[in-house]
Amino acid sequence: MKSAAEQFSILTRGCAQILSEKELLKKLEKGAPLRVKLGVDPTSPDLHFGHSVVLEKLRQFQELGHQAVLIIGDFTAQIGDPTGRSKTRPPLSREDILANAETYKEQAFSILDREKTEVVFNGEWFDKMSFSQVIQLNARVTMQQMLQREDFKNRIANDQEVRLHEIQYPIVQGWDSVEVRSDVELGGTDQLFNILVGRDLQKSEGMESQVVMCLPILEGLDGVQKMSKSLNNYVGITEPAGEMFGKVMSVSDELMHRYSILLLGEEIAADAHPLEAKKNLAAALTARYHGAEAADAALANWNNRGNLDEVELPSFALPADRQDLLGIVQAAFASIEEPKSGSDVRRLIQQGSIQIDGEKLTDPKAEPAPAAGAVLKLNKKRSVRIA
RNA sequence: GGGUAGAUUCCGGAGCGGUCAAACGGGGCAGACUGUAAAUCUGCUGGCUAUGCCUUCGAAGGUUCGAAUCCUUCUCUGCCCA
Repeated sequence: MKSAAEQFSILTRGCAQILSEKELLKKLEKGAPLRVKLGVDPTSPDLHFGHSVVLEKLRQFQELGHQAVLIIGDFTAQIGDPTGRSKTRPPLSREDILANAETYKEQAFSILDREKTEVVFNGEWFDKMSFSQVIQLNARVTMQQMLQREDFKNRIANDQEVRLHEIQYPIVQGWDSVEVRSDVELGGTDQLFNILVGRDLQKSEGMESQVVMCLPILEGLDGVQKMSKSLNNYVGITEPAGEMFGKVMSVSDELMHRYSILLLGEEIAADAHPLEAKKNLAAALTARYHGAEAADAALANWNNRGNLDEVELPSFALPADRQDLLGIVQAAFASIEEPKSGSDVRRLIQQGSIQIDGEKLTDPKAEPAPAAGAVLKLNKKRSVRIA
């Protein structure tokens, strides 16, 4: 095992906030493996780059010999983390949560070492809690503490509802820390409040308080809001290599620097050509989840974009029942699993998005009859090859 | 419990009996320009077997030739008072 000082320098790298560094160093100096908690709520089935920032940090702990404790918040997902929300979350069904939990776990292991990860569901303890225990737990926290939170304050100021169960969320998450006896809890900076509650609860249970390590929040593809599935500005870690590469290429130059630091831990050289730097970034990230070979192929594909004959495209068989452009394009969208309404497709056609072998087609009623091998461009990102 | 305001298309938010698939802003999409980036400009943004038709303005009824707009009941939410 590396020395405490060495570990400290590796582990603190990239963190936005640590409470406190002194405590962390002290815990490391004990020499025993630390229990490092990361809680995730399975509210949507896919992990994305935003999650990966904190998962990578957890993996660093693993590599240094510490115990990763991944808490799947099957119980907390039913409450819904109010963090950053301006609205109450819609409740999820039990089945959805469990299904999401499974895929979450599998996806997390594309980053974490499966053998060295302790996975627990927080329903294990919360499902059994009696109401009187719940009341007692609530007695440890004051209303004023909970109302400190910016998101609650804002909602109250804007005359929007805040429901009581939402106020429970930080308490519930904090109790997880008591249950798993965590030494360190990881999370995004937006989790600071919730994680601090864990510290308080541990203290009141006579335990040593966990150290809080907050990682920066990754911006989504828009470069403004945090990456999230509901904002549809995310790159999923299971996305095909080509998609992943393309999405990274579409980010702004400014954001590319953030991504490089947060996801790769590397600065982009100031004198690097932005386009080349972005390609390198996209390739590195693609390689992380798909391997170097797939990343090279994605890069080659990208570079070949002007030369459509060289590019691998999904194959698309012309529909038997429609000869008109509208019908063909609609079927093509369906074939790549992005079904669109007829009106949507009509709009795309009329606005000049659709091309066959580079020729723009704007009449929905045209009957183009493209030859096999012809390229049908659907929009900026998607094209298919006629079978 | 009392009083009061409100629920509109993805979001915010106009509309207050016909000219409303519903102003405006945001978001999204497309085109131009580019480095398939950002910024900027332009257009589009309920659905359909599409110069017309169908469904939508919290829910269900009702008035009317005609309702997002009026009436009744219901559901939900904010605010004030207790």
